[in-house]
Amino acid sequence: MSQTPSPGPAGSSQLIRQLNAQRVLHCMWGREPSTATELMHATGLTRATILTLCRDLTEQGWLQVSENSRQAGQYTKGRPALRYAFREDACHVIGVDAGLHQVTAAVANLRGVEIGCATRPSNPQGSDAPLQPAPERRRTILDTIDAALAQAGLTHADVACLVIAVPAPVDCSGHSPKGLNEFWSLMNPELITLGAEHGWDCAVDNDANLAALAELDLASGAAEDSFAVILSGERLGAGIVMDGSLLHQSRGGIGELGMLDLVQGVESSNGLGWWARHLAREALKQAPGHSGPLGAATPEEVTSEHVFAAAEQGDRLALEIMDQLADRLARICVVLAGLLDLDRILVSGAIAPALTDVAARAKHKLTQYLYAPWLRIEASALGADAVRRGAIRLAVDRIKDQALPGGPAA
Amino acid sequence: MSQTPSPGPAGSSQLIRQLNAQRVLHCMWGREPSTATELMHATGLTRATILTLCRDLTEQGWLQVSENSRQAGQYTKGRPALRYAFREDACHVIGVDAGLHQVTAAVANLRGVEIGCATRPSNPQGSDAPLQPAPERRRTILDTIDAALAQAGLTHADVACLVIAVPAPVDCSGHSPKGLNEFWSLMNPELITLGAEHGWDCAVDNDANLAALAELDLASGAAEDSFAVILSGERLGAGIVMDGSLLHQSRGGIGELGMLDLVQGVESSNGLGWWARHLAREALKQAPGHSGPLGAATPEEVTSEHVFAAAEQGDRLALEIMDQLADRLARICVVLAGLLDLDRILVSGAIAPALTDVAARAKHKLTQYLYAPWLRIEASALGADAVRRGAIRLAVDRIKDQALPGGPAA
DNA sequence: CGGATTAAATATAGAGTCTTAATATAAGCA
DNA sequence: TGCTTATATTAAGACTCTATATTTAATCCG
Repeated sequence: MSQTPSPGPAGSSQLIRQLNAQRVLHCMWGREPSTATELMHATGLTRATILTLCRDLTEQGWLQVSENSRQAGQYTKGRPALRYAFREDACHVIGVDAGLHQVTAAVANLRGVEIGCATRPSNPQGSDAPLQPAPERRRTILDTIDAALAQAGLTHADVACLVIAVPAPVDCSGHSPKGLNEFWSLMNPELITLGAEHGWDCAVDNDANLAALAELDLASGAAEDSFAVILSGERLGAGIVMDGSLLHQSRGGIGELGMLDLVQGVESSNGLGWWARHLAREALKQAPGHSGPLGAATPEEVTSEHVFAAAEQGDRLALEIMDQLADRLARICVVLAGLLDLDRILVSGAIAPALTDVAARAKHKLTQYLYAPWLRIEASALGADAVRRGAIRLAVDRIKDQALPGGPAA
Repeated sequence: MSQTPSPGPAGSSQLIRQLNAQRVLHCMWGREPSTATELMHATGLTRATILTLCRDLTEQGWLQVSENSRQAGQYTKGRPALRYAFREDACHVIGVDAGLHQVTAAVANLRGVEIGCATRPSNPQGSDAPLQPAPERRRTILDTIDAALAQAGLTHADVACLVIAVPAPVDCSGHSPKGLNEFWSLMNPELITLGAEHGWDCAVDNDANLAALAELDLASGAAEDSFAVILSGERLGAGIVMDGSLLHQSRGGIGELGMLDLVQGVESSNGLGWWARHLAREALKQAPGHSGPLGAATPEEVTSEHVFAAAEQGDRLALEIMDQLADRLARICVVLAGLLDLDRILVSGAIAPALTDVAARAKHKLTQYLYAPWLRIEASALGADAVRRGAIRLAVDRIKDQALPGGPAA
């Protein structure tokens, strides 16, 4: 009997190390360089511990020592502190907005800053051709990704995570309902498998959900707020954030707005863009010789852009249409905010910039249906970028959450 | 230089101990007695650790050693294992359903089993008197609690937590909106302060939310499911569970159904009980000499119970009313399930037992508005007990979550 | 230019936790 | 009584964090 002292990991002692490392990394994620003293205040840990953790994180590639030790520091006396900086280029992510008509891919660093972006058409607007078959759509997406990578000057090996947004419901494992709706299958032809080809972590999600994540990113700090983001182009879709986290369950059908068929004054889940065009067409048919700016277009060629532009110029017909859009929006907001007691509702998507007034008017109209003085209704500042930015945000979050096990090397 | 070795807690090492103790306790909460070996498998910890933790928990009063060491164990050879049992009587909780017309209080042990229950009238039904003022309502509630305690043979000191359910929205700190709606203020006259009088932990929440918690309790195991519970007596209210956790945000207005005013075929947030009475009254006025069982009541005295009973006996008018209720319910379900992609919707409250058929018929009618074959619509088996059971569940959960710091001694 | 001052980094000891392995204990069984 | 079996107890090892003392790297000032 004697010395088999025994090796082996001493159990869950390391767990606490992992947790603290993650805590330190999260404190520094995307922020300015920090000194140990700052991190001590932020985490409550001791200097010795902090410095050990920072050394480890530096070895793993998450941090680097930053040289400007004294400049940024407030003090001028004493030994200058080491400053560790978050390495925003430790690895990169790709966010893709795979819309119906076009695909946009962006390469971003861990701060979420885009350093490469590319767009490719897909099912060109106005064309009557059948939708792109699955293999072609997959190829379009991969091409767009490669173009974005090329612009960023990076290779496949530099990427750690890929997130793709599609206009379809997506379940928690990245698939869309099969056999039910051909459109959904063609929008999301098993895109979840695209990541595996290069060994990337990969996620697919609904476009409205990701737009909501993008807004959450902007509102950082207000972890308590609850809001919905409405994507409002051709078809309506919504993403819902409650208490600072995105609602999502296994089937992924949250925010599908088919039930609006039953709401008075809405009666369909067509988007505000669709309604603008539709109402303009009807109005022009009824008043063929309309003299305002909107009259420049024929009923057949008129688009939502025409309506918004004409309304800017004070066209009476266009303003009437805007008012109807506001009423529709108000009713939609009543349903969402009434049921879920939201703090705000954001209208997003490509046409959002044109809807600032509509949102304000909807807020006004809403008071006749619902008492909710705290509710804000606004057009998103992100507009057409929202979905892509949300995809990037999710990708960065995934890296952040899985961070520790082994460093950023994919 | 020398021996000032230093005392002081060695920082966050104890944290891991806390976490493990909590883990072990949660493994045993409400379950059959366990041996160390079983807990080792459940938690992944070592025998030595488990036994230390169990000894500590026993000292604190959460566990006790159970004597039947060998009986329950599958094995017959070897040294018999120690068996530790969860002490369901370590402390007790009180759940109160403070409804409009009556107040029910129940005393329960940590397993949630009721060992005392009492009911008192409050704002008696049918009376035209103004609502009870705040002090009187508070006294009624305290009286009911004392009666329940007396029945259980316990004193104030045996209680650790009090949860009160009220028919009003309740924010995260237990208050209801002030000045907005006199009814809400009278239903929840700062009831959150009632706990402080005896030093109990205390929470107040909306009745529909708590009914949802009660259903969640029944469905234990299915942590993935999402559902809504609709309380459907006089006024509608809903509690929503997503992915196994109750939705709740700071203002507490989730599940308020005022927005149903805008839904076609619903047009109000009156409950199914209200509608049954209202439709019966109208029908009897239109057909004064109605020969079926429903005709036994005059239009003035008819109640929803009359309608349900008459429908049981095949009364034609009553059946038509039931069909209209089903249509209403179907439309409500479309809105809730369509927006939130729920797995099931439960109709609860005192009249739930009479609504089994209505729920089934609503499920059938719903298919014309919404594709959701996975959706179940059912009448809750808990009926009038749902709210009170949810209050108990929340109280037990609060104890469970705050458990460790110092033992069950309040 | 060298010492005083200052604030941070490093080194060392201490306390706490878990695991591992060895040892002791309490039964049944032959 | 002794063997087998399964558990409880104990002691040693590894790892973590904290707390204190010591060293280091700068500035300031005479």
